[in-house]
Amino acid sequence: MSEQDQALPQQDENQIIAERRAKLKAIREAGVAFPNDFKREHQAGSLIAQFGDKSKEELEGLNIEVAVAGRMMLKRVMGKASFATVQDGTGRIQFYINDQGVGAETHAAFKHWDMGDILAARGVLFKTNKGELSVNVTELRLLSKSLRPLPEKFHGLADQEQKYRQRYLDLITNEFSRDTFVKRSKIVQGVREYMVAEGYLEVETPMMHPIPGGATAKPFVTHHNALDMALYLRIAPELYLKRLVVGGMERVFEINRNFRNEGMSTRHNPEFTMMEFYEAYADYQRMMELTEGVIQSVARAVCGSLHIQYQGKPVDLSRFERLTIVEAIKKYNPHYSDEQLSDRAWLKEEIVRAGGKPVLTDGIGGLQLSLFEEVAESQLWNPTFIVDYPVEVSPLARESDQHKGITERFELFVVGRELANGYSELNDPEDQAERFLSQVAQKDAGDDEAMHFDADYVRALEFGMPPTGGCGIGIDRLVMLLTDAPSIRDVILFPQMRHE
RNA sequence: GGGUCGUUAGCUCAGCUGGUAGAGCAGCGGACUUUUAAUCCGUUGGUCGCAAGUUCGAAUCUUGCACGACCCA
Repeated sequence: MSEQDQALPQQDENQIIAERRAKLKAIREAGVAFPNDFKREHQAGSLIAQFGDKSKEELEGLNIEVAVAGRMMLKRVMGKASFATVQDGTGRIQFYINDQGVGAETHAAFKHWDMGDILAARGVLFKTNKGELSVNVTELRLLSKSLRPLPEKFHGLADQEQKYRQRYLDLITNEFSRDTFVKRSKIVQGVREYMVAEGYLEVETPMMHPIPGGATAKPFVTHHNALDMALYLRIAPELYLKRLVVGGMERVFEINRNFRNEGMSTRHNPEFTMMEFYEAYADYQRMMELTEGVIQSVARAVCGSLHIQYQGKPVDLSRFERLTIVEAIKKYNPHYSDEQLSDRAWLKEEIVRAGGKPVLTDGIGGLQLSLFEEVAESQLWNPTFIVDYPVEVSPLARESDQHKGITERFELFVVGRELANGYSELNDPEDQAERFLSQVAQKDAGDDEAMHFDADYVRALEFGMPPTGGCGIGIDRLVMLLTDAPSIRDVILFPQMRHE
């Protein structure tokens, strides 16, 4: 830590915080202010699951002693009796506090404790007259004083910016947000289990690359002092994972972060999570089957169904359609003729008419792809594999044996967004070297997203890579789909933000 | 990068065609022994995002900047 960092930053103080600091000072003077000797034995969620249905009389007969702890979210002081609603990692449970249970002194102290304080209680489970499972507290402790007031108890935290910047407040106050991140964890776990069951090995490859590769994107650059060399935060793990296939790891996957130095939006965060997987002796057809299988598997596990809602509209994950780029264009634009869609000049004009940027390339496939992006992509609501991508935009994919200029590649679209991208891998080292050279030419021509020539990767291919299929699935976007989140920032715990 | 909207008490929000700031929650004091966003009475709390301009006077009008949300690229 530098000297500068050690100085306490200016904190916003106000009357409420000052009053709470005074309370904390009094607690310090009375003894240990932040005790850690309380042994919690029960959690709210399981107590409610276990005893929530029991009647008042049944509970009296059972006489269940519990030790619970959590953050005080609601407080109702009624003179000789008080109630506190306490939230732990599993749910909420109510404390009933009176002089007989905890003694007049502790009860009086409790009346000055604040919302947000971390409390612990021992006591006996009972049901109130209104039927709420509660703890009749016999021992009550303040474990952590909260100095800052929580967001308003009813409306919670409404400010989107504060939700993202102070995610802990969002998690404390917003059950929906907590649920989203629990689901995210389950989705990642489900994906991992599915791949392992398919015989895949999970690996970790470098996040810092001497040559950025595996995708067309702008990288973040950093510097290694001891080696005095530039390093790039990876834009994709692809080239390393395929080196592993060369090395004989025939089914590998990695779930990890990629970094792309591009604009931010509701669909883009500078760092995002992808799963990439590679399988020897497989092709893009097999990759589509796996992609469909893993998405359906986690959807069943997390949503309980393949028929889900996204932003108020139904999505049917039970069937994944397959269309070529031209088929997809025609499906949503039946007025286009085959002649028009194979006419370079007409395509160029139509792309601009549809709102796209003018396209410089003369490749028919590239022009069709640009038109597809303008007039079809956003309409692909139910899962759809788009196949037959032109070779000029697929520098790592294997060219089709039947159709020159077309690669054995697919992208998966759901709710109008790209969710996955896969192909039969290019394993011809001489073809790969030529593709890299073509990329370098594009880079020299000013395209700063074009790829570098990765000589070690070509060398690896020269040792011989088996025919291989590969695919990447955007985990953040998958989580968005399955948690009904409108923005990628809603599924990333700490999304990237500007300086406050 | 462009457009639209927003930024007022710790939080959620009012505040009209300019006249110097308001509610609810939270806090503080009081009443209340099964409450449920507890209720009731009293009360503290503000550089109205920042800066400049117009004006006798700006939360309010104008411009710029910062940050955010949404849409478009």
